[in-house]
Amino acid sequence: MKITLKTIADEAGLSVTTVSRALAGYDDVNEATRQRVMEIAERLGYQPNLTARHLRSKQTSTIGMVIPRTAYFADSFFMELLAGVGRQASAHGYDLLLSVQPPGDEELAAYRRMVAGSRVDGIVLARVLRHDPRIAYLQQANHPFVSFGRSETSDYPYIDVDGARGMRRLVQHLAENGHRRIAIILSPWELAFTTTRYEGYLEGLDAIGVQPDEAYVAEGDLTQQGGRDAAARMLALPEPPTAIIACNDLMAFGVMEAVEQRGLRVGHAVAVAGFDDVPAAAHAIPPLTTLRQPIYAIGCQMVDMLVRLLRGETLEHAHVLIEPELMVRASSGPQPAQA
Amino acid sequence: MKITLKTIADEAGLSVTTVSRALAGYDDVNEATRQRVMEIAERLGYQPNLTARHLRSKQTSTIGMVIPRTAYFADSFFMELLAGVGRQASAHGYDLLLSVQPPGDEELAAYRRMVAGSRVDGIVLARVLRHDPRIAYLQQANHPFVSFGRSETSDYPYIDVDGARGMRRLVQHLAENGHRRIAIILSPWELAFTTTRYEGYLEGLDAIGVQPDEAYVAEGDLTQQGGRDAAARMLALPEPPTAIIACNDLMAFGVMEAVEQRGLRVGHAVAVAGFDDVPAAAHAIPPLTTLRQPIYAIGCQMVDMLVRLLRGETLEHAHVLIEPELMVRASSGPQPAQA
DNA sequence: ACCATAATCCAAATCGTTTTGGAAGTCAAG
DNA sequence: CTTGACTTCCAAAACGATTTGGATTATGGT
Repeated sequence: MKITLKTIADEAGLSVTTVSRALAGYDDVNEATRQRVMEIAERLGYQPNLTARHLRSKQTSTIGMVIPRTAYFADSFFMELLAGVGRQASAHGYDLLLSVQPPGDEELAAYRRMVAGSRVDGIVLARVLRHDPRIAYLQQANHPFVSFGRSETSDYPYIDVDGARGMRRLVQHLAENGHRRIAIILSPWELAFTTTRYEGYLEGLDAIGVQPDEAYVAEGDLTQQGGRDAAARMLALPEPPTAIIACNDLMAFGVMEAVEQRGLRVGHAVAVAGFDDVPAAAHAIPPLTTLRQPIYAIGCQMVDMLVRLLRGETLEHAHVLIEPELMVRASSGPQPAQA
Repeated sequence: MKITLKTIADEAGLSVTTVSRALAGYDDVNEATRQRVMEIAERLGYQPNLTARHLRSKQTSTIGMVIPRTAYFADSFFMELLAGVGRQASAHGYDLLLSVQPPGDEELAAYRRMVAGSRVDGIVLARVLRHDPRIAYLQQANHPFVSFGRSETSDYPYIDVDGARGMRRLVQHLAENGHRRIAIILSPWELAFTTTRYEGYLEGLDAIGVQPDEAYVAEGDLTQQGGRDAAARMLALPEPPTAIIACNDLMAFGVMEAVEQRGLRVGHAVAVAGFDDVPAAAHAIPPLTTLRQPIYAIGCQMVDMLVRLLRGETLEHAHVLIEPELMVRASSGPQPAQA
């Protein structure tokens, strides 16, 4: 049988109100009766019905997160983010409500269920699109959220990796290794970070005095296959690039395949670089030069920001930019002329 | 302003009851009025308050999972399990409630909050202990659950990897490569699977006609450091083992370190094998021979079982044993005499 | 005209908690 | 003896849905 406040109230000869207030620690209940109530609650193993509490108090101590059911990103991205979010949510006394959904309408519906269904106090989201319906919805519903990634169109709390700065740094590194014909394989344009990374690439070229060449710009689908195909096309050009940047590590692995299939050596004839620093990057052969995103730490920090919002505090820094760390490894090789 | 059933009822000139039943598809409401109700609900963007619904109906369409906040296991274990559980929960229309907790009392408290607090319909748990208080609690509370791992003491639905069979297979493989002095570094005894794996190891030795030697049995803490220390001690014996099995891959990596620190070559002088087949195992140098646990698939299957329980169906197979696949790689090398 | 049946609708109870707005009793000061 | 303050308790109203047990009206058969 369920132990409710009423059970305790009957046992103690008190009203439900008093029992509730005794357990909640209000000071309008006699210390002796509070002790008695607590003792009975303990003895009966009372556990409050959280659903009822949430309904009444309109707070759930729960943070929501919707994870796309897709192989679009390598799983590791969301898993690592989730680890950070979960870890920090726990530290603040929050649970996590997860909904794994196919992207599109069902994904948005999951957000609506969470928000309008009063299941969560706040939401963490990632993989921001340039025109993101989820963000539009959350803003219109005026529900607290923090996102990993930004879009230029509107203002909300976010953490993002400074993709432009990372790309400038990477182009500079490649130039220092003697490269001038530097290609890039972009992520799909609908993703918000594509723009900033592309801009960084262009600024990087400008800084080293190289004219951008649109033959050296391709759009990939973030898969290894996509990276390989795009790289294969570029390497077949009359003047192929000597360095290829991919917008994520998975595509970079594909680029490495394409380079080797052409009988060239990665890190010698052709430099290859990625973005993310997934665990496999350091173990690739040769190890992959890449821009590291501290995803776990970002997950933690997002929760910190969100919890502050939920407490009604104002964020001094609602827009956090993190510089990706350039991990120089063998794939970006030394001089291209050496090969 | 919140849109509730009452909002719609007022708008339509109906009672809350009728609106509720119209939306729920009962056949005691006129088709014309149902259309009208649905149209109004659509127009106002009605979203049912799930908290209220759960309170009344005592169903949450949510599966609970508590993840220990510890570095005890490599993160990848729970993350991969979570990916499988999330994926399959989604397929059945369930959400996931996650609570990340430090192991011990707080962990158990999280289970109690979920169960007695009526937040979840069922629970998935992993990392079963020999005398597991969580299982004792769930059984006593008579709450549906499925576990990854079994303990001999009591009966409940589980999926487990057949550790004994895997170990027998592994010992046989090492024997075929000429090894007789085969050591094992066990996981802590409180973990339920330690016993079965140890038994499998003993049976394996018996099958190849080797007397077990307790100098070749150590207990590790599942960390790389722990594996290294235990292996270092064994390798310092007058008659050191020529093959070392670790109860997880992380410890096996530590064993490999210890072997090399002694100036021996893994896969030549000393064979090393692990358990799990984490992603890093295939990329280790040399690649690690190990027993593969299909964790993602197990996560999916646990949810399938749980959902069947929640539907009130009886499980034809409440105890599922999965044979771990032996991944033979270079670390278990050829003949030890070759070295 | 009368009754049984079916088709629609709804008031009220329920889920288990928190919160509001007092009520009852005690005590000391005036 | 009255008054006000203080302490301790509680009935009832939320919260927003679902469900129970009719009530009302229309329909059709006799």
